[in-house]
Amino acid sequence: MVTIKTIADLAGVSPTTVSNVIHGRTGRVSPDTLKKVQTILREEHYVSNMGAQILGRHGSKLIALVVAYRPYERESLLEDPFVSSVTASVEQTVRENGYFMMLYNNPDMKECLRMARAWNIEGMILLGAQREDYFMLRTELKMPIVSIDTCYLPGDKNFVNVGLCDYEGAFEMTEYLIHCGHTRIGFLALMQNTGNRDFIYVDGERERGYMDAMAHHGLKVEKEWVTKLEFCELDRFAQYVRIADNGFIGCTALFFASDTMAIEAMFAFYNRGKHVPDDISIAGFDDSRLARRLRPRLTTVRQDFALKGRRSVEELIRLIQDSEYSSNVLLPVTLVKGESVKKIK
Amino acid sequence: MVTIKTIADLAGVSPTTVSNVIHGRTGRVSPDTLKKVQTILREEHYVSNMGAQILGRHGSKLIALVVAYRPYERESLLEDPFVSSVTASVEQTVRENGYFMMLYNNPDMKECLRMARAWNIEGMILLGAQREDYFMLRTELKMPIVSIDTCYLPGDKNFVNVGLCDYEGAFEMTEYLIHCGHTRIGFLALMQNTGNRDFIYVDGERERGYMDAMAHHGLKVEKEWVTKLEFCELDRFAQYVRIADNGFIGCTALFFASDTMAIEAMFAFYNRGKHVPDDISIAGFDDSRLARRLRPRLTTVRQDFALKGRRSVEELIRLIQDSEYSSNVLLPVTLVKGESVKKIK
DNA sequence: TTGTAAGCGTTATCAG
DNA sequence: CTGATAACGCTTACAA
Repeated sequence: MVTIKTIADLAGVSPTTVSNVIHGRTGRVSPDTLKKVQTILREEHYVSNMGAQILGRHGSKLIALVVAYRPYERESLLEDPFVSSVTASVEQTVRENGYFMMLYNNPDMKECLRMARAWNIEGMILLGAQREDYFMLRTELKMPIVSIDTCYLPGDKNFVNVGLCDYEGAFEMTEYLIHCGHTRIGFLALMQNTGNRDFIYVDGERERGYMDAMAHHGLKVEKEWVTKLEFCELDRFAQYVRIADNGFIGCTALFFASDTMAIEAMFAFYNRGKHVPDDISIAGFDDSRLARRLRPRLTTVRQDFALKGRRSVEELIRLIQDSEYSSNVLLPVTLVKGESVKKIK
Repeated sequence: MVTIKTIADLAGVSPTTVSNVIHGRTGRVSPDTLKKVQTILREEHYVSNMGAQILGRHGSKLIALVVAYRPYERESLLEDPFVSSVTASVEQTVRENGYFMMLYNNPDMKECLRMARAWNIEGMILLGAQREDYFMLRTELKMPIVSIDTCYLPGDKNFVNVGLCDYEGAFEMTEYLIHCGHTRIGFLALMQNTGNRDFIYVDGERERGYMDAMAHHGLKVEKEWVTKLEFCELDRFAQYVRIADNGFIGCTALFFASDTMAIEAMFAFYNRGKHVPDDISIAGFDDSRLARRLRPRLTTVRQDFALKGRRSVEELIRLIQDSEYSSNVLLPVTLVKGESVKKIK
């Protein structure tokens, strides 16, 4: 193994000098020694030992991406298109900034604590956690943490989160559907599998946007229009079939809080002989890769997955540099008008 | 920070004793001290410092998943359904075995070398690399490495790879299409973007299976039936349109080396007013999540993504324990008969 | 400008 | 059964 000592011996200088060269402290090294050492470093393919780095309190250069969503069914959440896109852009941005990324997919916060402490990580990106988890981790670890898509309460202070204009996006979409002539519009989102809140994570915000837009246009929302979708995929398909067979719960348009569910429903409806948009108009949220490809083109609210990942790393690095930094970034969304929504009248 | 010394002081014993307790060397500790130290360890939430662990050459407990596919277009490969499924199951298995996972998505092998050396990783899972890369890394690093889906040559020795019965799967699928009455069958796969081999990675094997099955049934393969698909998605769509407009290059069935492309083509054909399976029969390979959901159900060759990831970690752990271990695991595949293939005559 | 030495947390060796 | 000590590779305060 090539260590600083190896280099020092080869160059006939002390380890300190080598260290100074490595860290660009050119003021403390003569031009001659500098060149000589730099050459040898390159020749010997010197790589700093991260174990020693961690120990020598010079920062572990390690950032953990903690995916805290509870898995449902047998598939891991990392396979989810949203999660995998965010993972990809986090990994890339972390690497481009000279850090390394540890991927840790575990909803058990105690285990996350252990991991963070064991590795002396410099920061954490937290995906799919509740605000309580965030504050607990920050208190325990005293370490920069950026959450993605976590919902905070009005009084919350001292957190960094990267989220989305979920409320605005849903509001805009609902208004668009109304402008297309729809007045009987359903809202469908996944139900929580833990059970302490109505809708999952950001879906609550999206529901608010929908409700407010309806109210704003003087439209009454029937109770059965706001539908909680089952967690299990098979159950959900049964639900779609029931909805299709029961006249779409009296609606002419259905607004799904996520493209995944919107597309599932399109397939299920198709199998019951119902066509989009002739029999029912469908809108989604996210503008996932699949939605972009599918025909009829899904009407949806576009968010930039990759930007979310990239931005969260940038926020984290800022927090690493300034531990007082606090911010709730809400990334913009765009309405995408596809053929899955029919104008009526 | 809670260190071994903290615990030692609290328990009134030496660091060595604490270390012995931690490592279950019960023979060297009196029952009393054992209990006392164990209690304090728990109370203080002691976590071993991995930096020191690495330095003390006691194993870093770190496994790197290196994703070496070259990115195409602007999307990262980590977003690919196959890659993200494998990532998910690798992460899970690594964690379940008491290791940690570093995710490193970089086709630059020099950089991978640096990473592996810097972190003293105990092993590497290599996804999307060529055999030359594999052998180079093993020679340079002298470290356990398991490749996934890398194709080796007959004479190759001393490697561990987890692959698939690609040849057999393609052979079986082609035979099935023939049994359905098709004699004019096309084979379509992505072309390499580096350009030193005909088809990408495992697709070469799948092509061989197709060719051999055709020959075995005395069917001649026209040159234009074996089609290289463009790397860029947009170009590919233009290609599909051309194929649809030109009578499907004279075929009644098209066998795509991957579901992704099969499904893309289905959409493209649909947009040109051609329907599956009435106008053209389509078969894929992988049985991706999406294929399972889509209607008409895609006829395809099922492989188990999660198993591939899990198995590769298991193989890696075996290789860590026995550095002489060598193996080329070929996981089985199953034919899935959907409605995307029509029986003719 | 360069070098020496202590310290980071852990483990292995060896002595008591 | 228990403990002192050296070693792992690197950084940094301080000495030369």
